Amino acid sequence: MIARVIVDVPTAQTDRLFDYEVPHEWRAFARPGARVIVPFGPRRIQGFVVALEQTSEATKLKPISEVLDPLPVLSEELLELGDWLAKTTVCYKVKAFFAMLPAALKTKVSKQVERKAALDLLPLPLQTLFADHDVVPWEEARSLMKQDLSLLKTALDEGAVSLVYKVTEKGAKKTAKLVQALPKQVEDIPERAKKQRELFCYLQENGPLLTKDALQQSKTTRATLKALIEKGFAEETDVEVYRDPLQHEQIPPSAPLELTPAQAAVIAPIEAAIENGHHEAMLLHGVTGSGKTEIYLQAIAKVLEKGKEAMMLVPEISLTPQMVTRFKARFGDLVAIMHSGLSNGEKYDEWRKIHRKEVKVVVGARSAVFAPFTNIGIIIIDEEHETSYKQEETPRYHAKDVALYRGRKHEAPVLLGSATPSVESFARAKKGVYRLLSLRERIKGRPLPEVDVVDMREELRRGNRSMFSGQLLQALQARLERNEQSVLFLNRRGYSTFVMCRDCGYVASCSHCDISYTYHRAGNSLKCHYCGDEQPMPKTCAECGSDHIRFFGSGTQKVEEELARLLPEAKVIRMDVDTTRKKGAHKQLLEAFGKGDADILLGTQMIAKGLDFPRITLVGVLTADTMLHIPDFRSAERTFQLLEQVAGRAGRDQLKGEVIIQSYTPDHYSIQLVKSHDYEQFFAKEMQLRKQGSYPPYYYMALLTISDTELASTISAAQKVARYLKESLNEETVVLGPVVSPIARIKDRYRYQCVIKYRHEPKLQEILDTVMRHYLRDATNKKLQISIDVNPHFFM
DNA sequence: AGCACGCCGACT
DNA sequence: GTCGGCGTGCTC
Repeated sequence: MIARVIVDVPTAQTDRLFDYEVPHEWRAFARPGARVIVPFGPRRIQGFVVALEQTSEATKLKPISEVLDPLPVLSEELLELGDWLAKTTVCYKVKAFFAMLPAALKTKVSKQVERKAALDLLPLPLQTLFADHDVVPWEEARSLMKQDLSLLKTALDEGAVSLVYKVTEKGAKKTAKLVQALPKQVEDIPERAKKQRELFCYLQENGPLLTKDALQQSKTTRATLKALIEKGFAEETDVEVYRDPLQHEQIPPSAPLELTPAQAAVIAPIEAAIENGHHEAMLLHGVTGSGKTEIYLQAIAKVLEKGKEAMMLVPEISLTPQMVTRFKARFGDLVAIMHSGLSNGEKYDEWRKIHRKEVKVVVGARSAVFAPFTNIGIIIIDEEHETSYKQEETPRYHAKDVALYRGRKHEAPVLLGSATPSVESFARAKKGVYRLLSLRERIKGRPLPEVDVVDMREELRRGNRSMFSGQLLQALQARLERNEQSVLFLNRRGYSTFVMCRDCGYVASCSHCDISYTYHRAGNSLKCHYCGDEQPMPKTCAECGSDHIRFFGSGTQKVEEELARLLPEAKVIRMDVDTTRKKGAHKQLLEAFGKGDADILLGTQMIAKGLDFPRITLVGVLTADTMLHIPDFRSAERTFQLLEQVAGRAGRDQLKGEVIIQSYTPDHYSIQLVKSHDYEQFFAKEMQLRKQGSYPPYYYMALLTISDTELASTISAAQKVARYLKESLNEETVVLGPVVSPIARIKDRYRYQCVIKYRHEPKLQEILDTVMRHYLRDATNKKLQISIDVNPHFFM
């Protein structure tokens, strides 16, 4: 039997199958989708079996060393999906495979030296090396022996020592002690050992228990149990337990809510598709607060009724405790949760619950789209316009594409939901590629909040130099008086953005990346957000020596300070990357706000989504236009979406909501149309501009970024790539560039880019694949890197 | 990615 | 003469 293996060596040359013989002892387990350890050249590495064959073209075959999984970690469907991912996103297959699995399944193979001969037969330096251990890490052996490396070599040749490769599985399974009574008579325990007798009886009555529970419940200690075990009346075993991120929560179950007529109309075609088991892509366009989540919950209930599995994707940022609680309340233990807040071990546990078919529903961020279900009945993507569904590292996939692929394979409906659909999705819905489902009104006839746009230029002219307009300040004051809550939104992070000299205009920037430093008040330092470099805040300007060097721009911390000055009686909770870094902080802050511990919630992006508190009646957006000036054809779309989402946080219950948007470009359509909450009109306007600029959805795009340590070689490589692309692509396809990247240098690497705009290019993947392989082989300088992003969402 | 093989400069 | 610099090419 021969196994065809993809090895864990992510390079162009090794991105192909390698054949191995399957030794007898592994025949039962070496199945497609199983991870294996194989010899590869002089070392041993991890790989994935993708197929089994009877014959091989290769002349000499080595045997597989080990099969790591009794049950393959990748199903046939996921193996195929991996192929498709590698092809469509132009990445190496191993990379695609690992992207579909929890990080814990990536093994580390470490090289070690093992002593074989008797210690006193070794040369002296080796005797000291092996004095305490029979096995030492290779690095240690080498550094200790570096004067006498030849000694180590001869020892290896003579077989006095040998090399071993130790495989470490990162996914340590968590175990707990389980205790149970053995079949014996309580009378046989000495009468004076009262505590032991009690414990024994307790164990007899309650069967096997986790030791820690048994001790706690029977109010005994380890000492008693130990004595009992030593006398042979009880037995302790190790069992595997799952880490349960929510184990201390008591979530009361919830029943389905009654649907409004609008909701019922929308769910009908979804249920029909579930019932008939046919694939269809649907776009649910429902305004904020129109009850989309209840539709998801009921559709999933229907899927479970049919005995199938459901996948629910939500943006990372909105995977809030509120959201998780709603799913746990409805489906209890049938739900697995997957998001970046979990530790690797926790993620692995959740993954295994799915793999072993112990759960039927997964709620998770982007990567949950690879959940190893085998009988999918629906895939739902909430807030489908969110940028977090696009992975910004290889494989650069979009969860929506993967969901549609899997939906087709499983003959299951794919439901995309949003109050502000992406322009691309809405265009497809209009064309009839997706079925469009609409919820135009909030439940219980609640109105959408009223939106005011304040012209900040006007404020400035009137002499108001603060970041709060008169109107916003007044509105905040009114909320304080009425004991209602407000949310303030700022699209920035940190204390301020950049540091500039007021005399000469010098901006402090990172010497490895062409990017300005960000001032961090904690530590009074400058930090580069790209390479992490940190410098003390300079006292004088590096250019002219002036001491008029200051930070500019306003971050959440600065707003908080000004708020404290203007409204000293207001209690403020600040939420940004700094205050939510700690595990569980996000949740705590939101709970505190929900309880009414604060009047104002101040934050960045992360508060825009899913926040649902009845007493919020005011939403203020301090600077609406920061996003608008990013050089990206989607910046208007993102601005509209963000403002509409933020606005949606106000007046979700009985109290009426108000939204105040501050802007320096108040007349821009992406800001104006939030006033009327008119998505359709925004869409029409945006489509017109996309058509003019030959942007998606009229054209597809691909982005190639070429980077190298030398400027000249970067440019020449980029030019070669561009020339090749122009030659091989269709005539109507546009190849832009090479031009310098918006971030010209990161970590001492110069960056140039080419953009491809095309309508029909069936050979694109093939051509991009050639670029990847050819130019990386051709590169005289091995440091050259080419990154390819098909359907890019960011052009940095 | 490692790791070995192989061909030219500064040392015992 | 040799040790070792890292350029080149291979891994079933």
